[in-house]
Amino acid sequence: MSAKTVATAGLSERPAGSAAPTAAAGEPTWDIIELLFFAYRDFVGDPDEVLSKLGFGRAHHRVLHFVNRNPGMKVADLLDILNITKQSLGRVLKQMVDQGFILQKEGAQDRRQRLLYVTPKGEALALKLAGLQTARITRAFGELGPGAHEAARRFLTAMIDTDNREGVLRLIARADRASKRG
Amino acid sequence: MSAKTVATAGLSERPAGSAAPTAAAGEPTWDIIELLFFAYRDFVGDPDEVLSKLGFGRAHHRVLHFVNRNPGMKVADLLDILNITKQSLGRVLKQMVDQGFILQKEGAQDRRQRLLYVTPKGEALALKLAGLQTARITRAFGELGPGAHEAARRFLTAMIDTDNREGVLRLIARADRASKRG
DNA sequence: AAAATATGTCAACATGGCTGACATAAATAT
DNA sequence: ATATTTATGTCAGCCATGTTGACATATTTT
Repeated sequence: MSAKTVATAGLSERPAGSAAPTAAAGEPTWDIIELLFFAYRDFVGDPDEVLSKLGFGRAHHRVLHFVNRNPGMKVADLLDILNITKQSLGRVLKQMVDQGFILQKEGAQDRRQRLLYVTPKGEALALKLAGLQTARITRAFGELGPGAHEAARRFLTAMIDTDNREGVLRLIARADRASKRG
Repeated sequence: MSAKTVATAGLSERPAGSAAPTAAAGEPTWDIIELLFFAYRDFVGDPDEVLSKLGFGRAHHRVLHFVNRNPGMKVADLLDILNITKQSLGRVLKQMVDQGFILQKEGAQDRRQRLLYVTPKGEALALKLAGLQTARITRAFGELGPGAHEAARRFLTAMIDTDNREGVLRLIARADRASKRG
């Protein structure tokens, strides 16, 4: 049995139609709930395979991703984004520093800070992983019509906590500028 | 510091604009990658809070969700959907059976099978959790124009592994019929 | 000089994945 | 009828990654 299949066994099968319209108010939007589950599972599945060969997990991916996107960020910033404890981060971060994927520099103004950067090796891995996910995304956008990117962006943005949305958009916009400069 | 915030500290801030268009071919679609991360984090965050008060985790949620949606499913089906080992499932499942959220019945034709059902208590919890997620989804659809539901469904579907997509759609469609009958 | 801040570390624990080995009952095949 | 396969469960232990609490160190701020 290969991974990432879905049970089709049991219960009589009928031809697959489009999911039900979910009209009635107050009824759960089962289709979106379940599609999000499966879409996200596949979305993170591609990187997971590559990472596991390196002895890394999803936690390493998250660290690498955000450091790559926000070079020079503080440890505290990363903790805030990942929403984990410094002890959890510490373990993972230490491995990536020891293995030469991430590099820490003392802050220029504030020498208590350990600013985080990816090494060339780290950047290569980050781009490889992002490439896998981008391939999936562009394939999806290719299947859908033009405007799919914008529609997806609007949907995903609207799904984020309202009181956090501005911060997320700022983060993305700032990282974009950083990578374009870099 | 509250949970689920995003670092805004450091680096000079500029007013939040829409994310960059990500035009160039071969460049990662950072915006979708990151929005998916944050959207999913918030999406599962609501249920997580409720579950933790019951001593349950995300694993329990997944089990409860799929059993509720597919009453009478076999253990093997659930394993196939969740893509975990029977030992992992066993632990979680046992707790939910012991605490009266899920019920197992011997199969009618094949008496080796332990068909899975939610109890009324289990259904209530499943609906409560789905309600939280639905609230977020309908809020999002409300912010976006009409057609948002359809657009989201198409996007998410296109993000699923092509060789698995049919199976997922069948699963959703079948569960819809089951819940409409039930 | 004292207090607050940024970071790191030690120790212990919980959850939820995993593998491997083995047990049981029931269905199926020979 | 016996043998094999199948569906499920269970024991034991390992690993990754989250948690809390306590404490250490360097540096900045008051």
